[in-house]
Amino acid sequence: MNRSDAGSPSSTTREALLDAAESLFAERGVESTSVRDITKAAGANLGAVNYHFRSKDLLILEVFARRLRPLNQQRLAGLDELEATQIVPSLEEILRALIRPTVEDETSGKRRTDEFMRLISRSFQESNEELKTFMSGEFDEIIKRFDAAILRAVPGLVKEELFWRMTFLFGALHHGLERWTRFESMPIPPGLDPAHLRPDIEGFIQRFITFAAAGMRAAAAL
Amino acid sequence: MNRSDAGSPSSTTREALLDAAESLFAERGVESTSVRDITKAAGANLGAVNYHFRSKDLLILEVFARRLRPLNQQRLAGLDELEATQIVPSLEEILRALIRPTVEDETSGKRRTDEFMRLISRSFQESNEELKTFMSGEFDEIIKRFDAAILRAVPGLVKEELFWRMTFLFGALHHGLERWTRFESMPIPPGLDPAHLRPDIEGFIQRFITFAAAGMRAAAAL
DNA sequence: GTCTATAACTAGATAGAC
DNA sequence: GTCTATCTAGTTATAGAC
Repeated sequence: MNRSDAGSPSSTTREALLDAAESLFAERGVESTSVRDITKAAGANLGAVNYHFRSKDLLILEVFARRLRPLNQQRLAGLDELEATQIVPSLEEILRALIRPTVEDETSGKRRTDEFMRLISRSFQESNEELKTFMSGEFDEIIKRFDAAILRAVPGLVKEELFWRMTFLFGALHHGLERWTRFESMPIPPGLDPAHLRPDIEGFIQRFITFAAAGMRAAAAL
Repeated sequence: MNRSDAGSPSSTTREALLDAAESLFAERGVESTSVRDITKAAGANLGAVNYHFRSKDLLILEVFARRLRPLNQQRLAGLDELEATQIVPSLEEILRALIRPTVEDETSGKRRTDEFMRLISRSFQESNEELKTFMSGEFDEIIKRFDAAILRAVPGLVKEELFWRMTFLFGALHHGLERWTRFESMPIPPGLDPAHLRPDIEGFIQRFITFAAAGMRAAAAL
């Protein structure tokens, strides 16, 4: 930590670009965000993105990787801890380990920003092919570990059924977070009191886990 | 049906543009699709979109409106029929009325294309603001009617809880359909047999209803 | 109603001065 | 490492011939 100027660990411009891009991607998506928008928001010059990341596509990958990797590490750490203290953790505890890091940074104890949550939700929806491939890779370990834990926690649930239920679960989570984080700007059905309708984030997680756990435990139809 | 050429009801070029745009939007989204892509796919000239729809934005609205309006009409018709024959339809029947039109055109009895289903899923994810506003408007009646029916079918469920569960439900449905329609091109977790993993569309609906109905019936946490 | 040419603008990427 | 000027190619939209 001595060298204060020369070759400082990752230039501040680089970080500024990532931050600006992240914010814009979360709000409008990667397609609707131009390199010009990013450099302007970061207070950098137009050439900066290509200098630091070689192309817009590589910047996109880096923006998502920077957030998704630690997030998934925290998910796995949470499951490790759970399995270290209990033989068979409950389904609700497992789901909480999966979801909580989306909402709170467990290394710092700090609440995630709405922007962060929107970025994560969006990472599932972006049509960028390279991004999808990267995401799937990052997700493999998560799915493997959590699937195994859930199968132990829910007797009678079979792998094929779980595959589709996990798909439903992530769709529900990300659409729910999208709605929760944008609550103010979205219309709500008539007859509901807006002030009373939106729980705090803990309430949201609780509601989600209740819904998802019940879905996971449902008796298979056929 | 006599006039065969002059001023025939909605020119074929117009329809060709809508069809081409729909197909491209379903595959890559509206942002990644240019007017050039659309006119080329439709076998029309570059000016055609602006002549028939005034702008790309209005074409986008028309593409989604053309499919969403009849879809929602079929949903309401299905619920009408259900409520005409039973005092309190079961939750599963209500959910089926909500979901089936996404998958089968009940006026013709024909299976929807994967493309159609992808377009519907995408309509929830597109960041286009005008499109979102239009969608919310189209959805109001659906939500009002189906919420009321579900509240009757699930004793003890309160409106605020239902609001979030409906959000989860649509997220799960659209993400599930996205995955189901793109099954071949997406990676699956190791240890699963691809051939055995993907149900036919009836199996998919059944799985979805099982999951969603259990979530709807879950006892509220607080 | 169809088509082409083109206007007016924006995109990502790069070369080269500092 | 930063900045600007510029290139090439793409974008939507429109004017006017047919």
